[in-house]
Amino acid sequence: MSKAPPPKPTDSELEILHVLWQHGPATVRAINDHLSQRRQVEVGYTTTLKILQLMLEKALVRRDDADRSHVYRAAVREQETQGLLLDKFVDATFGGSALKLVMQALGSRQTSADELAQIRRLLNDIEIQNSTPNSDDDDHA
Amino acid sequence: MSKAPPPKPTDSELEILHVLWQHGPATVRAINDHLSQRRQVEVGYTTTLKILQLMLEKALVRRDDADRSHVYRAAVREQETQGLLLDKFVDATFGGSALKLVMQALGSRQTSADELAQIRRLLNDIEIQNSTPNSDDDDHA
DNA sequence: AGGTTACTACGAATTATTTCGTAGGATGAG
DNA sequence: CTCATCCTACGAAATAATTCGTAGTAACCT
Repeated sequence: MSKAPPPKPTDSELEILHVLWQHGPATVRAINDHLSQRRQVEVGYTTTLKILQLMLEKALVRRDDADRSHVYRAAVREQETQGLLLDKFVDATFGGSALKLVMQALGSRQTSADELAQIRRLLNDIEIQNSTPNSDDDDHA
Repeated sequence: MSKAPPPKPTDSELEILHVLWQHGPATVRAINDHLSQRRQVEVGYTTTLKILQLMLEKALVRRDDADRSHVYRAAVREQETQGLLLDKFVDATFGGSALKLVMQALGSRQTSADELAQIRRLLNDIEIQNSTPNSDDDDHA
């Protein structure tokens, strides 16, 4: 009972995670600079600091406070976090139907031939896995 | 400047919209019953009422108050609303890349052969449209 | 040393969302 | 008519997220 899975990040927290995922460990100053660039309005330094402190409590980030300027790094993986958020979103918005989500995403949006090709490749992979359900999660013959 | 587009619904509001989209216009009582069924914990009647009143102000629903029990109906379309939410979600979570979203949705999830087939059909349609870029924005005479 | 700058911690205001209690009025049964 | 029931409106508490100001302290520069 000691392991609590890291909770769903909020929008601001997710924005910070994106910075950390892209650029690796960084100080508050560096993170704040990145955020301010991406936005119309500058973010207050202490705002970023505060959110990072809350993220630390939630175990969304870790920090190295050996130096005076603490260095933060993501404690959750990008794909896992996105998967978690996606699950919630699919439930809330599409009643749990990932198919509807995909149809909507592809249907109401400009998708390039290259992207379509990537998706086709993925579909092929999935169908191969579906038709040969062996040797991947169970060991026996 | 009189038309404000309807704002992004919150989670609770979305839940109510789902009920209205599925069952059509309904009284507060009926909506509340549906919500209470779908949940572990019952929803207070006045909670549902309050949210509907806020949704009315936001123009997410309309109501017919001819009878004593007012009848509410969705004022936003399901697909449009889902598209709006999807856009925000893709931006916030996948940095704007719908491709990443689709890959994640299909990759980390059990998808049936039937669903895969539907997606393939959609891909075909999209490619046809991409290769014949005529007669789609100019239609009737 | 003295003064400026940089950084962390923390309290607090603000806003949004969700929840429910209570009041007041209409409806309907006896 | 009278009482119980159902409805709407509204106020307000509880929680969460975001924002920033201020205080204290360490580092740095003449």
